Amino acid sequence: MNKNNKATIHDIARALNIDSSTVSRALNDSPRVTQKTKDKIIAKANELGYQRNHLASNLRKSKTYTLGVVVPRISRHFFSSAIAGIEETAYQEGYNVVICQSLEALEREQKIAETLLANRVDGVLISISMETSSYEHLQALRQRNIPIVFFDRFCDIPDTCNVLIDDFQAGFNATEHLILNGSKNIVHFSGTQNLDIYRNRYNGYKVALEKHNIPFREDFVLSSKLMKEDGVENAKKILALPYKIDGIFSANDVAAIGALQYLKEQGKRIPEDIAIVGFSNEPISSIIEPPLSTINQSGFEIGKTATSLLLSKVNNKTSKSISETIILKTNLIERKSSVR
Amino acid sequence: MNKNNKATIHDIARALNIDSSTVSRALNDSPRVTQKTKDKIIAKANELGYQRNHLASNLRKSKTYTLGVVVPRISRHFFSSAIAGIEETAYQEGYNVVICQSLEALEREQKIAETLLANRVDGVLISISMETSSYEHLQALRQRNIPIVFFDRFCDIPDTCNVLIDDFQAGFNATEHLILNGSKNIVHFSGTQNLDIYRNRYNGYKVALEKHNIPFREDFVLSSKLMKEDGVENAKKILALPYKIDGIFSANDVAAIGALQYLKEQGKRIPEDIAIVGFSNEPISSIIEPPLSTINQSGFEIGKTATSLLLSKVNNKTSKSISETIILKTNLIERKSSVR
DNA sequence: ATTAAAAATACAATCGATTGTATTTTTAAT
DNA sequence: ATTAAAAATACAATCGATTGTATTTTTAAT
Repeated sequence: MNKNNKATIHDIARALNIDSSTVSRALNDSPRVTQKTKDKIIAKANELGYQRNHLASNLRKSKTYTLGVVVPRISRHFFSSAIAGIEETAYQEGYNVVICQSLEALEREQKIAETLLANRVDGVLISISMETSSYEHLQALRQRNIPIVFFDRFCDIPDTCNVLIDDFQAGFNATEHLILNGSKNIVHFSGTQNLDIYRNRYNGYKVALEKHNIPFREDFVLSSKLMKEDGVENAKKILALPYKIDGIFSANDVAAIGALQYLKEQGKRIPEDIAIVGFSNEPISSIIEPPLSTINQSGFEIGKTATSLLLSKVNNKTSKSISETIILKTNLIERKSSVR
Repeated sequence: MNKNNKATIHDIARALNIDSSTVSRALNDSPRVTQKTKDKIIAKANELGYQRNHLASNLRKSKTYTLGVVVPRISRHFFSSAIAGIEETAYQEGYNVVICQSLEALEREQKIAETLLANRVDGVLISISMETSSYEHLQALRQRNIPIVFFDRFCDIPDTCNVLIDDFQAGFNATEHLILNGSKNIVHFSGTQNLDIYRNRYNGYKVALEKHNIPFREDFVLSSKLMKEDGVENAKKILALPYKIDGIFSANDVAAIGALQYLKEQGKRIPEDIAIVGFSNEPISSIIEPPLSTINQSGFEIGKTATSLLLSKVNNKTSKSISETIILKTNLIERKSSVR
C-alpha cells in the first residue's frame, strides 16, 4: 500500500504474485483473463478495500469523465431542476458535472468557456445568457472537438445539438387560452429579442391572434428583461394605453407576478378585468393569489434529455458532428388567474 | 504535439531544446528557474496554446482538487444559493465541486458518501438529511482523512467543522417579535426533532415566552416535515384548539405559507387575527399576500464561509483534526404578516 | 587565471492504470 | 507422447506532470 493507505492494482498483483496488467484486465472484466483468476483478484481487491484511482485511469484514457454545465443562474427554479436531471443522468453513466453560472453576462460566459476548456471537460451543456450574441467562445470548444448541447435556449452553431421546448406552440396555446376565456385586447410581455425562445413565444402569440381574427398591434408587445420590476412597469404602461386591456400573456412567471400584484393594488380584478398567463411554472406561480396559469416546462426532463444526447455524442465519436434538435412538449396549467 | 492536438510540457521542452522538468518548474514559477528562461518558456507555451493537464498534475500530487457537496435538495432556494457561494469560493482557489442531493433520505446519503470516497474528493461540504441519525458513512470519510464541514444543519462528529446560523437567537427574536406585536397564544411549527436546527429554534421560542412570562404549553408545538401540506394540517389543528391562537412562529417558510393560505380561506385576517413569522426568507415569502415576516439566512454567505473553512482544512494538514464551529448572524425581516 | 561556491539546468524515477506485444501455459489433435 | 493452435498471463511502454538528486554552468573571490 502507498502512503495514503490506499490499495493499488500493484498491491493486489503483489499479494497474488501476478502481473498488474492482469489485475487491471480482471477488474475491467476483460475476456483475456480467466474466470478463476478474476474471482481471486476481485476477492483480494475487496479484502484490501481497493478503489480505482480515476485520475490515473482517466489520464491513461485521456478522458476526464466530466461534463461542463453552464446556466444563467443556479438559483432559478427551472435551472436547478434541470441540473438535478443532468446530474442524475450523468452520474448513472459515471460522469461528474461541473456547474457554472453566467449570471446572464456574456463576459462571464466567455471566462467559463475558457475554464471548461482548461479543465478538458468531455462535453458541455449550456443555456446561453441573454447577452450572448457572439459565439467565438463556443466555437472554440467545438474546435477542440468538445460536443455541445444547448438546452432551453436555442443556439445556431454548426455541429451542435439543441434540446428545447416548443415555445411557439406554448405561446400559441397560452394566447388561445386567453382568447377562449373571453380576452380580446391581449398584451404580450416579451424578453430580449436575441433569444429564440422569446421570439418563438412572440410568434405563437401572433399566430393565435390571427387565427381568431384579432388584429395584432405592435404597441401591445412590451419587451424587457422580464424581472419583477419590469412586470410592474409593463402593468403601468398597460393602464396608460388607450385600450381596455383584458389579457396578458407574459413570457415568464416573474414578470407576470409583478404585473399581477401591481394590477391588484390598482383595484383590478384578476381574472375578471384582466386575465393573466405566465410561463415556466415557477413554484411561486401556484402560491400567488390568484394562482397563476402558466406553461409547465419540466427542467428535470429537459436536463435528462439533454444529457443523454450529449453522452451519446461523447461516446460516439462518429456521430459527434451531426446536428440534432429535440423538441419537448409543454402543457398549459390552467389556474384561477385566467379562467373565467 | 500529441494526437489530440494538445501541447504538453514535452512539446515546449523539445521546441526550446531544454528539459521538461525545467519547463514544469518555470510554469509553476519555481525560484529554481531563471527569469530569462521562464520568459522564453512562457512565450513558447502561449505560442503552442499549452494548457496544463490537470489529470496528470493531480495524479502526481495525489490531489483531485475536487470538493464534494451534499445537500438535501438542489432546487430549494436556500441550498441553490449556498451552492452558488460554495462554487464561487471553490473556483477562486482552483477547486471543482461535485454536487449531490440526498433528497432527505439516509440511504441516498450513504450511497453518495461512497461515491465521493471513490472519487477521492479532497473535502466534503454537507447539510445532512432529515433522516440522518446514523453516522458511519460520514465517519468513513473522516477515516480516510477527508475533512468535512457541515453547514446549516449541525452534526456532532469529532474532528469536523460546522457553519451554522444562530437558530436559537433567531427563534427567540421571531417569537419576541410576535409578542411585542401583541400575540399571546403563539404556536410553534417545528421540524423533525433529530435536527439541531429545529431543536434550537424551538428553544428560542420557549425562552422568549419565558422572558415575557407567557406560559409554555406542550400542545402549542406542532412537529412535522414542514411541507406545505403540513402547514395546512397544522392550521386545521390550531383552529380546533380550545384557545384563540393569535400568533404562529413556523420553523420554515413553506409550512408558514401553507397555514397562511388556509387560514385566509377560513376567513382569518393576517396579521390582525393571527400574526405569522416564517423562517429562511424564501423568494415566495415576499410575494405571498400579505408578505411573510421571516428570518433571513443568506445561503450564499453560509456557502462561502463553509468553503473557506473547508479549504483551510484541506490545505493545512496540521489543523485538519481541529473541530471548529462558526455561527453566522441572521436578521428578522418584518413584513405585513406580523406587524400590527 | 584558477577555484570554490552558488545558481541553473538535466536526469531519472514516480503517481496508478491501461494496452499492444511477447511469452508461457493449457488444450486438443495426431 | 509430441506438437500446433489457442488461451492465459507477463513484459514493457505510455498517459503528462512533478520532484529529489546529479550534473553543468555561472558567479565571485583570490
